[in-house]
Amino acid sequence: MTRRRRPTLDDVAGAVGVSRATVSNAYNRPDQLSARLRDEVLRVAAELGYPGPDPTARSLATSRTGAIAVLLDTSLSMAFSDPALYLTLDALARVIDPGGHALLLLPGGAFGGPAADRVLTAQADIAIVYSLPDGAPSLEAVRTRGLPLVVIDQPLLPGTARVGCADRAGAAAAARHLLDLGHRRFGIFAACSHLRPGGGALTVAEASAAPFHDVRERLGGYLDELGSCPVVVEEAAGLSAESAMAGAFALLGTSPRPTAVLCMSDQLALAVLAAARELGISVPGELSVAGFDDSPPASWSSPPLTTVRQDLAAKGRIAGELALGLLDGSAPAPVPVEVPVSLVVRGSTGPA
Amino acid sequence: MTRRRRPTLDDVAGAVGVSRATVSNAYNRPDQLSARLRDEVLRVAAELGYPGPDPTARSLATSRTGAIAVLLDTSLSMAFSDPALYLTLDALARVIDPGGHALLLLPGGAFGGPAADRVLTAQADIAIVYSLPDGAPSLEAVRTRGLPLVVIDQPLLPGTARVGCADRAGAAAAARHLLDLGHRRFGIFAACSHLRPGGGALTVAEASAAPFHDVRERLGGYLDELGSCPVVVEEAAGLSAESAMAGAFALLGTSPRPTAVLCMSDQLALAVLAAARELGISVPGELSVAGFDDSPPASWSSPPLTTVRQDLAAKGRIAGELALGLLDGSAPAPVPVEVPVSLVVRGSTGPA
DNA sequence: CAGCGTGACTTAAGCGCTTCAGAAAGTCCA
DNA sequence: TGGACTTTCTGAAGCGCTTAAGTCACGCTG
Repeated sequence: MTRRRRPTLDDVAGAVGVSRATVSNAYNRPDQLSARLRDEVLRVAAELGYPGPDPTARSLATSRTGAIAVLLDTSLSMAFSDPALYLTLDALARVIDPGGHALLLLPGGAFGGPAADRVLTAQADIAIVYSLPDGAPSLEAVRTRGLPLVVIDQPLLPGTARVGCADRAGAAAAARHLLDLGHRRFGIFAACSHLRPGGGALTVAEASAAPFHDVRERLGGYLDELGSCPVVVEEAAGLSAESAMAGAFALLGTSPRPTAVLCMSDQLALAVLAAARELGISVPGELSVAGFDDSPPASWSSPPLTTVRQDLAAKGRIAGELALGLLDGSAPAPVPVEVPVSLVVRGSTGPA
Repeated sequence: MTRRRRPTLDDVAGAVGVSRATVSNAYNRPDQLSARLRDEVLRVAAELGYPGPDPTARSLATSRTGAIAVLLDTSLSMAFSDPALYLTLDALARVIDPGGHALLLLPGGAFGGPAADRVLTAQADIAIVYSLPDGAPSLEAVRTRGLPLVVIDQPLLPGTARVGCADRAGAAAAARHLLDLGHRRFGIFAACSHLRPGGGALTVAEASAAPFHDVRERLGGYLDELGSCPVVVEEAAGLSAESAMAGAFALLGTSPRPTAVLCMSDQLALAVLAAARELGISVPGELSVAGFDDSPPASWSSPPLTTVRQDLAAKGRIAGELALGLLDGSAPAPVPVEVPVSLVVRGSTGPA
C-alpha cells in the first residue's frame, strides 16, 4: 500500500472550505472563530486523521520549541545513579510540564559535558546545566547560540540565572561538627574532578583548583573551619560505585588514619561506610563519616549518615521557575538563588 | 541595549556575496563547493556570530528533528530510581548519540504515561515506550501522528518494532528453582498494576488481567511451573520504596506464611529482604526470595539475591538499533527481538 | 571545432505553520 | 438612516532552511 502523505493544515482547510488561518485559529485561538465552525473544523480534522499542527512547523513560525535542554556532565547511567540529580530533575520536570515543556537530555561523554555541536543542533528554547566543569565547550555553544541559560550549582555567568546551595556554609557546618566532637585528623573525600586520571591523593592547592564550582566551594568550607589540622584529600576516580570504593580504601589506608572523613556527597560517604565495614573499622567508634546532600539512601545506611541536607526538590523547582521566567522574557534574576542547607546529625559521627 | 536580531543563513550569504544555497552547502555538503569558498563562508559566519543552521528550520526542511521521544509511565524520580530503566536508557543513548540524536523525555503523570497532547506536540522522529499499560492514550497519539514506534517489554503492536526479554521463561526458571529446593507454599510479589488502589492481595485471575505485559508474562511463567501449589499474590501500591516495603510486610504477614517469595523485580525482592530482616525471619533459612532483572543492587544485598538475569544493556542497545533502523526507512523487524534470560542463584534462596 | 562531461555556484520551490492587517457582514445607537 | 463598532473570517507575508534542477564556464576528446 502506498503510504499516503500525512494531511496538513491546508488539507483540512480545503476540506472544510475555509482558509488556512481559520484552521490554525481553531487549534490555537478558539475565541477567533465561532464555536460552530470550530467544531466543524475539528470534526473534519479527525475524519482526515490530521493529528494537529506539526510541532516543527509551529516551532519555526513561533520560534518556540517547547523543550528545555538539560546538559549533563556524564552518561545517563552515571547521572541517574545519583539520587541528587534525579530528584532535582524530577522537581524541575514537574514545574515545566504544566506549560507543555519537555526535557531534552544531552548527556556528556567521558568528561566535560556534551559536545558543542550537540548543543548547536539541539531543539530547545533554553539550556539548564548541571555540574559542568568551568569552560566546558557546551557552555560556549550555549552562548554563541544565544540560548538563555540556567545554571545549577555553578558559577554565575553573566546574563544567566543561577540556583545553588550554600555549599561553603554547609561544608563548614559539617567540619565544625566534627571539630566539636574532638576530631583533629581529617580526610576529605572529593568528587571526581579529573585532576588525577584514576583518582588519588591531592594537595590542598590542587584540589582548590578543581574545575567544578561545588567541589571548590565545599573544599573551601571544610578548610575554612579546619584551620591547621592535618588533612588528606582524596579524589574519586570517577562517579561509579567502584571508583568511590577504591577512593574510600585509599583514604582509610593512609597512616596515620584520619579519625573523621568529610565527603562531598552521600554517595562517597556511603562508600566510606562500606569500606570501613570491610576493613573492620567501627563507625562511629573509630571513624566518623559525614556526607553531603541528604539524599534518601543517607538515612537507610547503617549507621545512618550524618550529612548536610540541601533541599534538592526546591533546587529543581527553582531552576524550573527561573527557566520559565527567562522564557517569558523576564530578566534573569539579579541575585543568584541559594537553597539553604542544614546539618543533619545521625549515627555516623561520634566523639574522636 | 537593543538585542540585535540573530544572524541567519541569508546574512552570511549576503556578507560573503554568495547565494544562500552555497552557505547551506558549506555546512551540509562540503563537497559541493570549493574548499577556499567554504573556508571563507565559515570565517565570515564566525565573524558574524552565526551559530550554524537553525535546528528548527532545518528540521522543517528535512522533516527530521534528530530527537527520540521516550515515553515513561511515571515521573522521572520514580523512573530513575529503578536501575533497570536507566541502564536500559543509557545503553539506548549510547547507540543513538553518534548519529546526533538526543533523547526527549516525556514522563508520565500518576498513571498511564504522558498525556496524548504531549506526544502530539513533541518534536521527535520516533517514539520509544517503556512499560506503558495497554491502551495508554499516548500510544494512541503515537499512532495518529504516524510516528514510528519501538516498544520495550510490551505487546507488539502492528507496524512497530519490539524488544523484550523472555519474561515467561525467566519467571518459570525462578519458580522451578524454588520447587527444586522443596518449596511448596509461594508468595508472588507483583509490580504495581493499579489493580488495587493502595496495593494488596490479588486473586490469580485478577493478576492475570494486569494491564502490563511484563506483569502478565512473569506471572504466567510462575504459575506455569507452580501447578497446584498454594500461591498468594500481592501487588505493590506503587513504585516507591515505601510501597514495596508495605507490600513486603503484607506478604510476610499472611498465614500460613509462604516459604518462598517470587518477586517481579529486584527492587521488590530487596524490600522483602529488608522486611524479613526487620521481622527477624532468616533468609534463606526460613524464607527464600528471588528477584528479577539482576540489576546491580541485587549482588550487593545481604544475602545477595537470587534473581533472573536479563541483559538490560543489550535491551537498550537493541532498542536503539531498532529505532535507527526505523528512521532509516528499513521496515520494522518482522520478528520481535528477545534478549535471553538466565537464572542467577545467589544466597537468598535455599532448601525449604 | 562540435560535443561533452565536470566542477562550482545559483535559482526557486518548497517544508507546514502563525499572525497581523484587513475585508465583509452584521449590530447598535443616536 | 448612517456612522461606529464587533464579530468572523481571509490574504499574504513571513519563520530559516534544504535541495532538485538549472546555468555557466572550462577543459578535454576525437
